[in-house]
Amino acid sequence: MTSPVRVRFAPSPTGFLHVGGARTALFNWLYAKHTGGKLILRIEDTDKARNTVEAVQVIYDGLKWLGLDWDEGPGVGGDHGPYFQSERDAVYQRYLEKLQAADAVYLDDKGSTRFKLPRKPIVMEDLVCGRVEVDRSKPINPLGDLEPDMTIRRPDGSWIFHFVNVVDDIEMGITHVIRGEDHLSNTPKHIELYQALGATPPLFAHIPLILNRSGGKMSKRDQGASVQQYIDDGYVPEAVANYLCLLGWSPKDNREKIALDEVASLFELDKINRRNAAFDPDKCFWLNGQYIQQMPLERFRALCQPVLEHAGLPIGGFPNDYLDGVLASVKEKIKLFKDLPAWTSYFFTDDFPFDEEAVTKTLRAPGAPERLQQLAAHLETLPAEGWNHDAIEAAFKDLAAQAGVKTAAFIHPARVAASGRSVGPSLYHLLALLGQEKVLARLRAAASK
RNA sequence: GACCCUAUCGUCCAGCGGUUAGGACAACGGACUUUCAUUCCGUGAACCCGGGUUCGAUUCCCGGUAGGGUCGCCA
Repeated sequence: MTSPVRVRFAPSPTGFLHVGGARTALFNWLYAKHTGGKLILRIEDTDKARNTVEAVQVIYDGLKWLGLDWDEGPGVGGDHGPYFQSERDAVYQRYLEKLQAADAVYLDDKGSTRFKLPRKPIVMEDLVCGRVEVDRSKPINPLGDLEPDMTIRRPDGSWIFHFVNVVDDIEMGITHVIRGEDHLSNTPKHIELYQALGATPPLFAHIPLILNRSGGKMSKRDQGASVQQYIDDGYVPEAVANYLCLLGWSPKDNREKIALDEVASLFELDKINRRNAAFDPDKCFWLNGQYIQQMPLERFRALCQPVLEHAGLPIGGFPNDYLDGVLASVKEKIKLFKDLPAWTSYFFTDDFPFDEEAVTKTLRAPGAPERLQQLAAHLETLPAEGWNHDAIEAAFKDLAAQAGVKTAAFIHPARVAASGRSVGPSLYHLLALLGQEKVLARLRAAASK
């Protein structure tokens, strides 16, 4: 009697997509993929004060960037809409009437609507946490007071999360609720609401929280907390998604890098860890580097192009071969795409910055200008059609041998002269790519800088 | 405070009623290298404590402790 799996991600538009939320979305997505079920995106915008179109866009952007698509919800529609809680008032009204008919709610002295919490033990079979029993008939303080009844509607008519969340999960036919463990303690109350509404509760899977490096709950301020930060820093989306999978889940064969498709095929809710995991920015960064190194050049180019264009570099004015040559030369070096313009601008413009320290330490070193002149004169003798890596390397070595110095004595000033930096791709590759004419001009310009 | 969840290197993830407790990140040392990065090799680093069960517990049970969560007219 298994009905098709329907899971949902139900964020509140706060203008911020938290990695914890992103991982919740990811786990829901993985489970939908694993079971061939559907993922529903529902926007929980009952708090009018902070509900803006920009705030909702942040959610779409973050999910899409991570490669997480949804089967029903904003932008794609579906049979269970609308998918914004702010547009579902009539639905909530109808369900409220059900509770009223059952005499399960009352108005308090402030005009709030409250749900009469049944004071009885509740047993939950959580797919991650196992059997959890909560006895709500026990007092919560030394005075012997029971927990107050749950407010479900404010005097101004707006709805409270617990109620609309349950109603929507019923209406949308949600079969599995996969959410953060911070909701585990709320779940008994939700179950009582389901029962009062005559609905069968879905299955629950409460996934562990993501902690910061100090062991506390990740907050907005913690490093790595915002998905937007990864986008801005130029992380590889599949690397971040991969890293998030590793927090609380494992392929159990010691692999770290694993494609999302394969995770989906292996993903089982009862294999999710129960313990909270601290977020490790270093490991996420390392994994990102692994992805860059191992990805095909086509993917690298696709990720690089918008960054270079955004930086105002005229990459469109260069042949594809040239662009690919440049990108290939830095592919093993770049760790974050935000660093890309600094690593490659000199390939696309003559108006590139010079690193001050490199200038003073290398370009202005005793003898450096003379060597640059010598080098220019020597490289000038290479025939234009012989301008390639091996010929350039041979030229450097010949010159160094003649001068009786180490090749490095020419290499370092040449690098700074040609690129403005002391770090970069293999120098001979760099010069070969740049072309003889530009190289000679830059060596000579730098000699008199 | 009450209730709930959790407990293996600093961190993440394995593991097991008998193991030299494994891998990864980070750290440290070395090799390679024209820079940077990569790569390679190596080193240090863990079963929270106390009871029980058992021939034997890191592993199972109970208690403690610690951490996290919930107890909102936030979601």
